[in-house]
Amino acid sequence: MTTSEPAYDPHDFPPFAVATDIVVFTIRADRLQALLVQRNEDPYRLAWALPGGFVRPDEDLEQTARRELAEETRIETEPNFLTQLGAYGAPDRDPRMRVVSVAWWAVVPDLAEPEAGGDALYADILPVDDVLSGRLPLAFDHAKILSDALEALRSALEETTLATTFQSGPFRISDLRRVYEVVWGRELDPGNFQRKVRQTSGWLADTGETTSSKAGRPASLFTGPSKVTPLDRPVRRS
Amino acid sequence: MTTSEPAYDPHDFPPFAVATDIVVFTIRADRLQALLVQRNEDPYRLAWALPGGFVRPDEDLEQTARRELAEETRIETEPNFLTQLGAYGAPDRDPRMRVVSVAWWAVVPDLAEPEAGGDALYADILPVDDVLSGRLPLAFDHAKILSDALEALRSALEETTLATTFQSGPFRISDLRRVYEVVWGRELDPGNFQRKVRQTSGWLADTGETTSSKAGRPASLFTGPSKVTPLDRPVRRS
DNA sequence: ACAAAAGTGTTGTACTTACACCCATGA
DNA sequence: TCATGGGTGTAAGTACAACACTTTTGT
Repeated sequence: MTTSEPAYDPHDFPPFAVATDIVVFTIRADRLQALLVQRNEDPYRLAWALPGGFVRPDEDLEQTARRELAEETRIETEPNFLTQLGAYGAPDRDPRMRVVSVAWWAVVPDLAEPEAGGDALYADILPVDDVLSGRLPLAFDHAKILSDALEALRSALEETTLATTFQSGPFRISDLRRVYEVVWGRELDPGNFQRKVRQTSGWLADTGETTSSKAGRPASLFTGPSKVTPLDRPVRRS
Repeated sequence: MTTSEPAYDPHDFPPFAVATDIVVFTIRADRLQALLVQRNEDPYRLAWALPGGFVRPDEDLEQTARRELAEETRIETEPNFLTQLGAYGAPDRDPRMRVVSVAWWAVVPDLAEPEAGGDALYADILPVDDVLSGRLPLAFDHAKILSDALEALRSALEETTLATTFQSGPFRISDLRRVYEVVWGRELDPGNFQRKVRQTSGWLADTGETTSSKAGRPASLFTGPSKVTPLDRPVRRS
C-alpha cells in the first residue's frame, strides 16, 4: 500500500463547530410562513435567521434542534418531529469559524405568537415568499436552506399525507385543499381534490361532525392520520 | 428577553470532527454492489467500511468526499457527481471523539478492480445484500448509511433517468431493465418496460447500432441523457 | 329566491398491466 | 428447424382532468 498523503489527524487543526438550523413551516393568513428569529449576537446581529444553534458534546443532532427550538421560540416538540434536510458546510458560511450546520424542517399548525428566548431577540412568523424574493434577507446561507426546505415540503405534499399536519383540529376537505394551493402556489379543482383524498384509504377519518357554515352547504369534518405515511399514488403537482 | 441557559461558546468544548462517508453503487455479476475499503487504522482496523475521511479546514464538504474517494480508491470524479444523503452524528458513533459525518452516494458503471490507497488496506466491490443481511459487518454506523443510500437509489430509479448511469457505453433496453430488476429485486415485464422507456422523451437516444446478438434478435443500442433528469411520470416500483 | 360552498356525475384521454404474438438472429 | 431474446399489438382496468350539475345551508 502506498500513502501519498501524510496522515491527517483532526486534532492538529482548529476545531469545527457543528450546529443545527431549523425550518418550521406553518400557514397563516393564506400564506406559507416560516418561524424566524432576530439574532441578538454578532455576526448578523439584528438580522433575521432560522432558529438553531450549536450541538453540544454529548447531544444527538435531532436533540440539539429540538432543544434550540424550545429555547429560542418556546415550541416544545416530540422526537421524530423534525425531518433532516441535509448538511450545509461551505468553508466561508460563518465568518467566525468553520461551522457545519445540519438543517431540519417540520410543519406545525398555526400557533400562538411565538415567544423569544435564548439568543433570540424576537421570534416571529414571516412569509416564505418575502425571503425567497429577497425582500427579507436572512443571515448566513439561511435563505438557501429555506429554499431547499420548501422544495422538500412541496415534494412531501405530493408523496405523503403530510398536509394534514398543517391543521390543528378537525378540518374540511377544502381546508386541506387550501394547504396544497398555498404551498404549491396553484389552484386545484375542488371536486377532483375531494375524490382524490376521500378515496385514499388511511388518510382522512370522518368525524361525523359538520361545520355550521357561514356560506354554502355545511362540510364534513375530518381528522388526519396519527402518523404521516407515503401515498400509493402521488397527489400530482403539475 | 430572558436567558435561562448560559451562553454556549463552541470554543469551550472539545472539538468536533467532521467527516464524510461515501457510498458508490455499481452492478456486477447481476448484483448490486458497493465500493468498500478495508481499514488500516484503529478503531475497526481490518474491518470493511465505506470510503471517506475527515474534512479539512478550508475544504468544501463535497470536495472532501471526492478527494477521499480518489485517495482511497483512485476513482476520480467530476463536481456534482455525488448526491448528499444526510448527516450522521450520534454521540457514540466513533469511540475516539465526537464525529459528525456527512454521507454521499453515487452510481458508477462497472469498473476495473479498484486500487487501494491512503488509509485503506484494500478496496473492493462487494454485494450490498451481504451487508444488509449482516453477513458482512461494516465499521461504525456504515451499514445504516448504506441502507439509507439504497433507499435513495431505489427511489431515484423511480423518479429520474438515473438508471442509465450504471451503463458504461451504449446499452440495450434489456440492460436497463436489468438495472431496475437488480436494484428493486423484482422482475419487470420486458414489453411494457420497453414502451415505457422509449416513450419517455429525453431519456434514451438511439445510436442506430445494434448488437450482434448471441441469442435472439439483435437489439438496438441506446445512450442515456448527459444529465440525470426527473421523469414526468415515475417508473412504478410497486 | 339567490349566493355560496360541498359534493357527485360524466366524459374523454392517458397510462398501466397482462399477455399474446410476431421478428430476427445464431446454433 | 428450434431456441432465444427483441419488440409490437391488443384489450381490460385504472386514474385523471375538465366541467356540468345537484345538494344544503345562510341571508
